[in-house]
Amino acid sequence: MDTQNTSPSEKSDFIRDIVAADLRDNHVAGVVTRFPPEPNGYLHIGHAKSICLNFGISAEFSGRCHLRFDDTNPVKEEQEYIDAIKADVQWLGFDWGEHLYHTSDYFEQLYEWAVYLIGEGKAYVDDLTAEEIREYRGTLTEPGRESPYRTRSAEENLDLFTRMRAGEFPDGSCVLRAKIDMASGNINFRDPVIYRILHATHPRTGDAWCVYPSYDFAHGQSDAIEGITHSICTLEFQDHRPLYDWFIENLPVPSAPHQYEFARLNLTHTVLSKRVLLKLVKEGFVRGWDDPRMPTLAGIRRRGFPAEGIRDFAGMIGVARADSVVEVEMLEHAVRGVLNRTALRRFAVLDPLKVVIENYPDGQTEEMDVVNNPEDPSAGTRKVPFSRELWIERDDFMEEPPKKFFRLAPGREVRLRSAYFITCNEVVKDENGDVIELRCTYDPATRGGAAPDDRKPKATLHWLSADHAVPAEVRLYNHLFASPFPGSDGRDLFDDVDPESETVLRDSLVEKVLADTAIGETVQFERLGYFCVDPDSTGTAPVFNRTLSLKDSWARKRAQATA
RNA sequence: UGGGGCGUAGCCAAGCGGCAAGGCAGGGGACUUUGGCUCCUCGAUUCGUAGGUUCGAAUCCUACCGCCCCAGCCA
Repeated sequence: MDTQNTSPSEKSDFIRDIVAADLRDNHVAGVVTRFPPEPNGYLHIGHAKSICLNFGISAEFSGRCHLRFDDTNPVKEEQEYIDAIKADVQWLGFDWGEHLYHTSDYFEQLYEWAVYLIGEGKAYVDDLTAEEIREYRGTLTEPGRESPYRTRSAEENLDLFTRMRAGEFPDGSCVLRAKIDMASGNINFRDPVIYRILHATHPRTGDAWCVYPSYDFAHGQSDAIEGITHSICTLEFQDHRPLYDWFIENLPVPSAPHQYEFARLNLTHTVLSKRVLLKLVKEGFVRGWDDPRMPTLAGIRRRGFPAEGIRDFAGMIGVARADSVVEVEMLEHAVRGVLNRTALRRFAVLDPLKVVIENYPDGQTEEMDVVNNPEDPSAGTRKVPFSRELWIERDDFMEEPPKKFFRLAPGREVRLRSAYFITCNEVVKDENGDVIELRCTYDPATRGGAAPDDRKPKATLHWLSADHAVPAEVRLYNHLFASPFPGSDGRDLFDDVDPESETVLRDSLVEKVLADTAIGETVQFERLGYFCVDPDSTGTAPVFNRTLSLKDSWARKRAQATA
């Protein structure tokens, strides 16, 4: 067949197949999707999957994607969330253009459609209490019973509904219900509540309304108003699809959108539940919604994950209908892939150990040329000062090295990256027997890191000149939950929060250029990992968050040996 | 015991009656001035189970098993 427009990067999944078929068969003139967040919390990586799906499809099929705030419940929704959600979608790299909407934009139309339903004898005002409605609804295995108010006349219902809107009744005194089928196996059909009284101030409409439509009565109709062709949502709404269709069929809506469901994202070592995330924030388990350990887009961003990595991840995991839990390693792989290509390399010593080069002239300083990114020659080089007294990583020295330890040890020669080979001659200890300094010699012939005789040290270390290094705070992050499945096996979810998920290092040292690096930029500390400049940084005291460590086969070997 | 879904490698996921893609994780190796990157290489005689249809089944049929969702005036 024609392979010209079939690039290997082209995504395919059951939803894209449906869209392509609908376009091909002229079921739709163009594709219109929407991302419909409720502004009652921050967006997380699970939402990113949906955003990439909806905006991705519209882009791939030359359609459009709307951003619509599903703001039908003023008691939970806040402007703060609306603003944060917009910022997050933009950061992820998507643009809704002119198509920013709110369900609240349609309150008047929705109200009119409710009145229409009443006129058709398909909706009624029910005076049953919430408790009674639940009892009348029946159970999963037993049919429900009809409310005694179900047979009110259209006139009476209209009068009552009008007065509900006018504010004559207190919260909870009555609701408007669609009249469908109290015996349906699908509980959503047992006369669903479509309007409830809520004397609450809405972030956008203020106090203009005291009756608000339910999700079921608002979502499909809003889709119809906007001309959405493919309304994509998660699996738990499958049972609602018949109801979604029922409203589309029974109301004079301007278009007939269709709903399709896919499996929401689950990730190991974290939790993607707005309720739980809210509690983590409110109860101080984390620094806030943007804590680098949070799976929120705000947290991920502060952590230093690039938006491109999130998008790559979304493409990698696919879209299907089977419940699944993706291993967080897949996300990390996508993020490392982007960072490896783009992050500038820098030197930083997290846990410093002093090295004195005994045969290096006291007071002398050399500017060594160091490559900024071996994956990207255009990133160029920089000068890093070298002198007699240096800092190296404490982990890079062992007085009694085991077999597979390649780094510095007494009598051993290693390379200091882009500088010289050095050999350790003497280990200086304090009164406790702790190593506090290494006395070494360097080989002047190895300047730049290469030996004329072509000898190859087994290890290359990063380093910093003692006189030139600048102090920094470094915050090491691990998964928020040590368990891959937080709260599983009956444990309390919050007991699974790993107290060591954040470790703050206050004695770290970094290259001088890092003090001037912009907040939010992610760099690679050579041999250690990727680190992002935290907003807590000040001009004199930079703060770095560890985005991700580098893959570390030495650490793995060491762990295997221990195990 | 109602209704709606889902079961392909440790994880994600293609596959749509013609002889099991790809990615992640893991093992082995090459390369290496990051124990990084990159590159090779290893994995399902088998697709929840059992029958059946067929020359041929992960794909069709039947039954069974397992898991998820639904009883908000949340979305």
